[in-house]
Amino acid sequence: MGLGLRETKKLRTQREIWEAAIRMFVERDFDNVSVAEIAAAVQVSRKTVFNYFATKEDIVLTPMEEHVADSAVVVRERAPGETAVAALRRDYLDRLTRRDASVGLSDAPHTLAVMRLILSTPALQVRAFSFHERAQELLTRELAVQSGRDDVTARVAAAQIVSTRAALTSENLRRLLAGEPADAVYPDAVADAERAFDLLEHGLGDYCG
Amino acid sequence: MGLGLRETKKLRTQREIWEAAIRMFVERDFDNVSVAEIAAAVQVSRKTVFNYFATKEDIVLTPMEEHVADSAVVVRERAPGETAVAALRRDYLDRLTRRDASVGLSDAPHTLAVMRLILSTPALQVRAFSFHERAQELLTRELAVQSGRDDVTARVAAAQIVSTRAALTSENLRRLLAGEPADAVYPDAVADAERAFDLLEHGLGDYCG
DNA sequence: GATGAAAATTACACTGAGACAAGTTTTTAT
DNA sequence: ATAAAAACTTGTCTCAGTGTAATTTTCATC
Repeated sequence: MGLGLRETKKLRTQREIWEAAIRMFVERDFDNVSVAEIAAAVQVSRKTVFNYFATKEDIVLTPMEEHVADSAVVVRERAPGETAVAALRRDYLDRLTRRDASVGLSDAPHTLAVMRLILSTPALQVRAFSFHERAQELLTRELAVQSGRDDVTARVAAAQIVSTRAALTSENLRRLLAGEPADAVYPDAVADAERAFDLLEHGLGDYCG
Repeated sequence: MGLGLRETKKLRTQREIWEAAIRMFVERDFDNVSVAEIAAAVQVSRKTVFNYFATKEDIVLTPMEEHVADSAVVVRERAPGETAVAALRRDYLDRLTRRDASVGLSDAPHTLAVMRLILSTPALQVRAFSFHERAQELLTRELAVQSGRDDVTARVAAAQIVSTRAALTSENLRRLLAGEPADAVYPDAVADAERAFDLLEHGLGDYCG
């Protein structure tokens, strides 16, 4: 059953709003573009924009919603015998080789521009945090189920995992935005990731800070 | 050199704004109190409120600014021979015995009301995240200096530490807000903290999730 | 203790986000 | 063809936050 005309149009309108908004944000900065201007650019009323996106920030961040569950899924669908951390390490390294944007290693100009946009806009950064929170929540549930352990420990483990990933990704992004090409960052990113996941698996005990 | 009359008055005004605002927020919810009302309650112009606090959220959160550096200070001032993680564990357990609000274990009504206020207001929660970010940044610098290791590893370690603390604190708060007295939560909080810091020190390798 | 500079406060006007209500157009099902 | 449902529009309202110019308060100096 194909989508009706109504559904098709809705998707197209949402996409048009999104594309115009991103283009304008990248050109002129998030704070210098009003929702009214976006609406005008797409020949739509201001209210319609808010029908599709709950807030102005969501225009940028909604498309990333779909990746919130990624870590939890990797843990759930790992091969039998593989530990949760091993699965997450494998997945992270896999994304690095693929130069995936989710680990901050895509230097496609458009992706990079959006990343720069997010990092340079406090309102967007703050919103991006809540993704981590929700990712952590999903991972916590998954770990609690799988390990049979208490929830608090699962929560702590999930927090450590999510924050580790975030720290690695943010470092990769930092270098990409400083102008280094993804292929140049890759080797260090791999080494950093290996070290970080080692810390996760074996603890900070050896880290004689 | 005592503060001049000018400084004194500024501090008093700021405190008056803060007290009135918190009282009104606790009574009627953050979103149901406008800055105009706060200003009126303190017999001050709306603009003056914004002179003292950059945003409405900052009225609630600015007083917590002073604790951002706590973790970094604990690491810096630890006894020679003590590892960074050991110092942080000691400090955390110490705060638990003191029923400190910073680890979510104060059941003083006013403190609890403010905590509830923050947790029940998305705008405030999101803002509280940025404290973690800054705490992590300070801790990263401290660890990098102390360990002589690369910055990325320090950053990952700091991320794991800060997120662990946050997870523990948030669990304690959850139970307090559910009505349990601090003394009842304390034993579990200690056990949770010991386990969490064990994970930090020895890794998730044993955590067979 | 008057006076002028500096700092704090105010009044006022403005932009922009987001919510809400009531009416209008477009789509879909019959 | 038509009626109900969904999407869109128009207009209005509140409130956060900014900028500026005018006014008041504090402080230092004579």
